[in-house]
Amino acid sequence: MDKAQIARMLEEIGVLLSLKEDSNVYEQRAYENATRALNGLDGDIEQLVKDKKLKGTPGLGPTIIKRIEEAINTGTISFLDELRAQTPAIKLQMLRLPGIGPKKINAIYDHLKVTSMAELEQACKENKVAHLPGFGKKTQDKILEGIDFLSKHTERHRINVAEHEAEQIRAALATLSEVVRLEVAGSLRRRRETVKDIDIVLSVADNADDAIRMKIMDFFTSQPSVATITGKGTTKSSVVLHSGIAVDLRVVTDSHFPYTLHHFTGSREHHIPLRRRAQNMQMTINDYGLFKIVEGKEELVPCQTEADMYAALDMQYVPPELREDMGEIEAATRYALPDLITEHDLQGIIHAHTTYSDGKNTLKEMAEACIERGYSYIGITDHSKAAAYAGGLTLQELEEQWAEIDRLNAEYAGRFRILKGTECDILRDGSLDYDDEILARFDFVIASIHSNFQLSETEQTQRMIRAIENPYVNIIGHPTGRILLERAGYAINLEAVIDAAAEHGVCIEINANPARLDLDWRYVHRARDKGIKVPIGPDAHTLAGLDDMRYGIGVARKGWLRASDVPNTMDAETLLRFFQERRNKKK
DNA sequence: GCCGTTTTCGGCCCGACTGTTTTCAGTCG
Repeated sequence: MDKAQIARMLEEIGVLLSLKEDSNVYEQRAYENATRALNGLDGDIEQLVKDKKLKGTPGLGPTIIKRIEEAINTGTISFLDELRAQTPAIKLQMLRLPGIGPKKINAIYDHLKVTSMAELEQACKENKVAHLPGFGKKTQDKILEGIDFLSKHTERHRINVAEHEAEQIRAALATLSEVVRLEVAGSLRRRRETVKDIDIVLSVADNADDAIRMKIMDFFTSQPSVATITGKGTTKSSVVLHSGIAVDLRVVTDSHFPYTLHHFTGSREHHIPLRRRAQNMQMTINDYGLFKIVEGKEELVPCQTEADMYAALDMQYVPPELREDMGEIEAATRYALPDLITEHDLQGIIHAHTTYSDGKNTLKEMAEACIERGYSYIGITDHSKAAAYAGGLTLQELEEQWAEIDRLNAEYAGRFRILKGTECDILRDGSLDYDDEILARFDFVIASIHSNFQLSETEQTQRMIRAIENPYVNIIGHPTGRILLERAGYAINLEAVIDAAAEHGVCIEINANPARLDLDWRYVHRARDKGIKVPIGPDAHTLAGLDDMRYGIGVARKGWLRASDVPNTMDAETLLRFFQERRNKKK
């Protein structure tokens, strides 16, 4: 029983509580908070429980600690089992319908006793739902639309897909002369790995009238990417794009812009403690302002930017990526937030493929594309021989690649450098796909798992740790193997992997491919705290793949990384020395 | 269910929007 499993149980309790007839939203929220508190804890949960270390953790009170102990001792939480037994599956399914929440779900269930979405759809078509107390025709239609929508669309979208759509719309809106400020907000601005919808906040001059607002809304809802308009007013309009992503546009006067941008950037979890802090300082925050309460009256605290808002709350500016209630508020009040890495800090690329294995572009094309993008080196890492599916390189092919690299490096004469790397398969038993004599000839080695995903967590973790112990390994590639929205990662104890990497001076990469974004940002923070260096690699198989670095930067920032935590902010010489140091230590 | 620079009880972020009502509950972000 590990932390993640218990956290999932607590989360499920929260969801099931919301569906109880006499539910208490604060009890439900307590379980949500506890879920995050638990996920943020460092160390082995069984040990923490044994040592009675949970007491005092914010968000974990006596009741929930008892439930955690029960989960560890018995493998189950009886309270959760009871809730599961009490909750019909259809209620959980209905929770996914937009505009329908626990109260309406219970009303539908109690009166109509539907047991499936098909039965609910039938009941709507027979006009039964519209006649329930508190319901009407519109709600019934909304349920039908929701059932239709869910059958067509997945719930979330990868960041690159959402960002592309958002950028098209943002660029179009930016052409309007009435627009003063314009920004994409929401989880996209926070650089979450997947997003549910796109939020855009736009400001007009403070004296702009409704006609100007409506002109903007008309322009927005008539964009070619818009499939359906789901709401349209002078302050807010909502659409669904052909790609299935929902987009909300909010139009405010420019003096409201920072407050509205902040509000719609979220996260909700960040706002709750932030507003509590405001309250303690006799202030209140809403979508339209930050107010000081003086003799019972609200006085606007004038802010030009979000930074002004945080300053008014006597705290450091919190960059959007950190707004997840993962310790940033407490750190900001101590003015102790890290100076986060930016794309500008990167000097080179580590982890890219060429036509020698499964890449689509040649060595030279990849190098030239890096030069164009302002990088001073690229670490080429084609697959190793076991990766037959990906055209892994034999020793003979390695010799050819190395010769070509030497030739090109001579041509570049120090202006640019290609590093000889490999993405070497970690074999089933944790040994590497090349012998040490070959590994020693690379400038650096990334070790990755590409096979035997089905091993048990213990076996997979041991396999990974054995690879980490190999003195030639510099970096662990995509440590969980997850493919976002498609495939969960293989079972592995990431904490144990992080501890082993810290002990042996091995880096763990942030794979910047938007389908991976692995190491997950929630663990990046933890790895950093253990002193692990975290390179950002695009895992590029094409020239365009090199542009994925931006997503890796987002994950790095979400993981609180500074430039000094990321090896590819070093110049080539320093980086090579850094990689070499590990081998020297081990010999 | 958690929590405490007035509190161990009585709060818990805040407001807009929608649809159903005739003053408000539910949902959402």
